[in-house]
Amino acid sequence: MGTVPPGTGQNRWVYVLVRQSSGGDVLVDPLDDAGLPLGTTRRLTLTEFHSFVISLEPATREPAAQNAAAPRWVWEETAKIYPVLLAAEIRVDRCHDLRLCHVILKNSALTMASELALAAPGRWDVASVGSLDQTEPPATLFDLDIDEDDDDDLDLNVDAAGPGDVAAGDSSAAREFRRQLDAVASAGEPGRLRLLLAAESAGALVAAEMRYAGLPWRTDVHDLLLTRELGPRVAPGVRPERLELLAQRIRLELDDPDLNPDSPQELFKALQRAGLTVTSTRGWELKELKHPVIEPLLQYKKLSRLLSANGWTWMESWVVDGRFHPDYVPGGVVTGRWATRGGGALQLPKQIRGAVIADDGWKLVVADAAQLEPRILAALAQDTNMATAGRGTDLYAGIVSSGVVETRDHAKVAMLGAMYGATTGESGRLMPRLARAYPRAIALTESAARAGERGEVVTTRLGRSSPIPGPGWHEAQAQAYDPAATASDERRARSQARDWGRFTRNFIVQGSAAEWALCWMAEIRRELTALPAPGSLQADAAHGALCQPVPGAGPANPGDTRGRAPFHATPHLVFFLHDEVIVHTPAAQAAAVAQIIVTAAETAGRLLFGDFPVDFMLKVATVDNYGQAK
DNA sequence: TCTGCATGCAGC
DNA sequence: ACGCTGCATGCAGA
Repeated sequence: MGTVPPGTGQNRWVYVLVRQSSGGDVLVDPLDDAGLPLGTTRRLTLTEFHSFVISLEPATREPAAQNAAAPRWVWEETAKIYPVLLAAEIRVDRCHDLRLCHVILKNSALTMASELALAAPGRWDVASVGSLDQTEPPATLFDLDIDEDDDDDLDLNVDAAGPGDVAAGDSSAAREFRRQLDAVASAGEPGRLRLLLAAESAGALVAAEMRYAGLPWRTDVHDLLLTRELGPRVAPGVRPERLELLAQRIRLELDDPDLNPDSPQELFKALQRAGLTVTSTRGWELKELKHPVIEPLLQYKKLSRLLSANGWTWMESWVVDGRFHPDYVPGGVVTGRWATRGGGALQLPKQIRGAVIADDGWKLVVADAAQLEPRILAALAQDTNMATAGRGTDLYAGIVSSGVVETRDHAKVAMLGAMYGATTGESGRLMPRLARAYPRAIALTESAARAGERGEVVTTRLGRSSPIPGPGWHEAQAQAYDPAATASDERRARSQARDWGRFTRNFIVQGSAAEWALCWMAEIRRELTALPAPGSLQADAAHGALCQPVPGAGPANPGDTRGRAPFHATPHLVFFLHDEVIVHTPAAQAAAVAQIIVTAAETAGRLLFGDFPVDFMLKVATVDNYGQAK
């Protein structure tokens, strides 16, 4: 359609707004750096839209346009649109996710005076429909016509104009985008929020790509692991052999032939009858007891958990064609961490990680940030002593060698206590020594806790703010000041205030760590994209080896990725877990990938904390299966 | 039978 | 009286 690549015309295409219209077409508006439309709104069919994306993305566009700047794609929700593009093997470098960014700006203390924050709740504040079910793609690109809202008269004109180019348009999405740009510009340090919004949006791209690619999962190995632990596979609802044997031993030891160990109530009563004084049937409580039933019971619990959480049923429902496709939810946790839906990707037990196996000729590069949160805290507080303790070494070991505490375990318990707000036990006892050695870091956690106790908002490094406690919280506080308040009113208010203080105390650390992780991943993703494809001339020259494409794993000629999502055949992210990533890569590129991951961690540290001298150390392992890492 | 809540445990 | 989660299961009430 004769598209002019960005940067080559009179006006610079900084952004391209992408909207859905009724009928499955796509409305596309080039925008300038202020978010204003640069020309006419184009109505494209899905096919035309694909060509349009290809023409603009550096990785896929014609050689003549290789050096032009790439635009940032602005759209309502990555989770809705990007899976559809990926299914058509289209990827984009950068985007601006209006919905995710709206949430950040609406709540951020840095933009609280902006028009966006002050506006009454509108359609950008209602919960999204969430991401699409990848197994059942929609019939059309867009299921919902988001632009037939109250304030979208102009779009109706666009629709009325028919096919082809239409009159220059505006839209609620364009106006929302400008509100967001204005809100950022009005902030004290707009650079932080700009980075946060870019990182959050990049994360949304990564999430969709990881779900699309999936984590390599060998069901045959998984089955082997399960069989080894539980006995041969059985039908759902049937107790596997090893579990049945353990259940019989438990019944014998408790002298209760009908006991169902899956019922906490029955089990609790049976334990009482056997003279065991327990308050619950929790594993950690049972562990303290001495009785012949304890060993088989704990074993039963462990195996029973494995069966129900990650047994054959899980395998059948979540592993498709050798890939586990969890549904990541960027921004799904208040602190900015990701959540997941389905498959329990956040809780993948160590027991079954051996089933995560690289394809033939490929490797998994597994990297996790060592002691991420304390390092984040050190940098947030500009605590050079704590940063020094972690320089070039395990931070907890560094605390020990600084003479603050005696053992690594003490250092760890004390640090976690500082970040979570522990006041009792070993952690509470160690706290004064930590506070003496690292006054700045501890003062920061304390002030965040005090702010929360007063009902105030705290803010992460890049500008994500904590929510305001709910009405019930404020009522409880007010009630405690009432002259008629009872002792129990006061106790309740104080307890809730402390709860909220522990939340805000943790929020700044967990939330800033999440921001670091987003920047880390965005950098990894960017650099992975820039790697030469295996089999290409550059790759052959660089590695001196011909890398054969994996059958069925991607395009027949991996060097030609034009128009295709390149991560079919090249290194790509396949897993993320708060402070850990896995990249699936052709073996020949594993070393380069590992280097990219390490460099990205340094870059992320600089993006958040500038020149403050804190190390973000990684544990990196290049392995065939995930179980070998750590 | 369905639904919501509590329990218990997996992860960081 | 230690932060943030997701999920399977049992159990009680509708």
